[in-house]
Amino acid sequence: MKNIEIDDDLYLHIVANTQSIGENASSILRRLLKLDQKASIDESLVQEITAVTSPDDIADNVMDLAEKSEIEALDNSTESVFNFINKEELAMQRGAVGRFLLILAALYRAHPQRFKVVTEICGRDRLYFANSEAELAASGSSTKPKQIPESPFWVLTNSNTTRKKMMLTRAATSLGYNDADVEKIRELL
Amino acid sequence: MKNIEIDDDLYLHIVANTQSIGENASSILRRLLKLDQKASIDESLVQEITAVTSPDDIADNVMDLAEKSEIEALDNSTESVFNFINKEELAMQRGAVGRFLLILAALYRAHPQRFKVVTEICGRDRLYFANSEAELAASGSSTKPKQIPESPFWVLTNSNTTRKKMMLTRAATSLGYNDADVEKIRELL
DNA sequence: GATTCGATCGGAGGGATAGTTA
DNA sequence: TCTAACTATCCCTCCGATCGAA
Repeated sequence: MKNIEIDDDLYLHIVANTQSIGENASSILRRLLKLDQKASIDESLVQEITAVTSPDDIADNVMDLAEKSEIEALDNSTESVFNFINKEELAMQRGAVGRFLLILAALYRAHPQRFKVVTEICGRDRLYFANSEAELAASGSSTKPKQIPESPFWVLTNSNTTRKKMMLTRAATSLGYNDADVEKIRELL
Repeated sequence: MKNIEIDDDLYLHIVANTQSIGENASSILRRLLKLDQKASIDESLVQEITAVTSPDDIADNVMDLAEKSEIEALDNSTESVFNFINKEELAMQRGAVGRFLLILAALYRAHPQRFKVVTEICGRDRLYFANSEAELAASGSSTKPKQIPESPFWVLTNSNTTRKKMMLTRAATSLGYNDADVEKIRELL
């Protein structure tokens, strides 16, 4: 084990990509860096708990668990997008933009609390997701911002279908979907 | 700044990607994770989002859905076209053309055998309804014929909304609806 | 002159692709 | 310089109000 020092925003980015309670930094980083996972999630959890020695550590751990449980209770994290997708409605959309918004709305409804991580997804200079029309409009020209239905988030809409699929892929991945599910989501568009 | 603990092999992976003497972990990670080198998260903004998405909002949404189902159930208890109108689907159409076609489709489904009477409805020289695209196209220029969904009939589409309402009025009247119901149908557009 | 009807054309939306930047 | 990634212009399609024609 090594200790490294990183900026706060990087730290938050890593935390935002946690996929299971108690997942450690190495596991998250391996996934983000697309490296092979060394051990299964369960094992890493066991190791982490086993490693706890001092009373302080125990306290920290309890705090962490309490915090995460709370987050999980607020977030509908047992739900998956697929419960919120209405295929009829999707099929009825005239263009890719309509389907795009519907899929994002479903993702939001399935993960209202964690959805904010998508805010980190962006292009070279344009923002892809934001909390207001103005933010997106300001990040480029003719970005065509649209509100994600029934949510406080906005998305950029001026892109080709390939890029819209990419945005979906990135959003679903950030929200913890595995490759198979991400593929299913991407196919909806 | 935060300290995180990572596995030795991950540490080596990061070190191996150093691109300049003295480059720190954050810089290397940003590059590997394809993040902007200057990226930062506005934490106050994040808190604001979290506050907006309360469980109450979710409850409200559930209520709305329940209400809509009930309304739909009441509508379906009436006889005729109104049995075949899906308000959700109607509301979802982008323009008047979509609603126009949906209403006509409902009329057709309610009266498949008598529907052919609408064929007599026409303008000075353009046909308004016909059994083929060609007939409509031949009766004028840029008539923009569209097939009435799930039916063998076609309708002219190049007209203003006022005229589309008129066509509906005439069609419903021909099919025997009384003034009150005709008015309801016309209001759907 | 008043009214109805037709279809042109301006406007909005969508998204492929040419052009730009890192 | 060369390439890969990203941007946003611009073309296309759809819509329907408006205004000229009958």
